[in-house]
Amino acid sequence: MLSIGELSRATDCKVETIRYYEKIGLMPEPARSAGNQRRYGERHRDRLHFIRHSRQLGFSIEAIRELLSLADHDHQDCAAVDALTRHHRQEVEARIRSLAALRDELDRMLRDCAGGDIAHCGVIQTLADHGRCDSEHI
Amino acid sequence: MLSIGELSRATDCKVETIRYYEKIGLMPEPARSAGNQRRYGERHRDRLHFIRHSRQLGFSIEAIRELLSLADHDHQDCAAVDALTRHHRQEVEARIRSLAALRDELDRMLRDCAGGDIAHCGVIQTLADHGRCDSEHI
DNA sequence: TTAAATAGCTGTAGTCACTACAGATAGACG
DNA sequence: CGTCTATCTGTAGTGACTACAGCTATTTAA
Repeated sequence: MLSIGELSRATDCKVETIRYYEKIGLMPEPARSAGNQRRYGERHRDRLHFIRHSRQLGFSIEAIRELLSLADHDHQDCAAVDALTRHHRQEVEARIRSLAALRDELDRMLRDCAGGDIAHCGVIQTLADHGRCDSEHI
Repeated sequence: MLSIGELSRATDCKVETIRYYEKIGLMPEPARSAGNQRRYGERHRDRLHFIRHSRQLGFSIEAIRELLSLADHDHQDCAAVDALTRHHRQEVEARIRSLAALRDELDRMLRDCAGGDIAHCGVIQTLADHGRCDSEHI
């Protein structure tokens, strides 16, 4: 059996985060030692690995809750899992496109900045006047 | 003079957000009507435009606070503004790269999912076992 | 002129996914 | 046995808003 600190090291997940996952019902309540400390088994470790990996991939807590519940029912078709993943992928893709537009806009601003006084600084002027920039990032 | 609702429409910024910016000291306290309602002038509108545009470009409130203070001192060299913008641009670029790695990982998971039982679902298995995937997204 | 509808006021609490702390108890090691 | 580290619970803080409750101002139509 693992203490919460051992589980923390095994999964690279902070102790506080583990307790947080338990509080919101993402991790089940573990057994306790005689002195009321949490004791975890392999199933807890596997589940926490699953959660942390999903978080690293950007899934929201609610999405993970659903993935976990789907994963618990082996006999079901995995179409639902697939759909959830595909949806998440589309959101990531959209976020990338939006950030790329931002980066390009920042580059334009920096190109326009010839140095010298703030009064003529391209960055400040672009920030002050939205009309001057391509508005693709909205 | 503009009411808070008019300013809101003029800058596409919610009324609550305007009051929030005032509370955190990003927007100055405006004049008030006889009945204690906020009344804004052009300078307020320009400043709010600046703030909103900067937020759309992903600058944090603290970064904007600094940009505003730099912009207020016309005589200073704009190197500081440039540096702030460049730094932000690097962060955006890093975020893009990290998200692209996530997207690729999600694509790999989806390719591995041949349909059928959850028990053999590539998505669930990858989520359950971090070792199976390229770890570039960490 | 007055009633109704809309807009605005303050202050507090909620969001997400944690993170940090305070003050207490448990367990490990010499 | 003492000391040190780990763990316990509960609460509050983060960023950048957003939502709501219960009140007052202002505008518009009758």
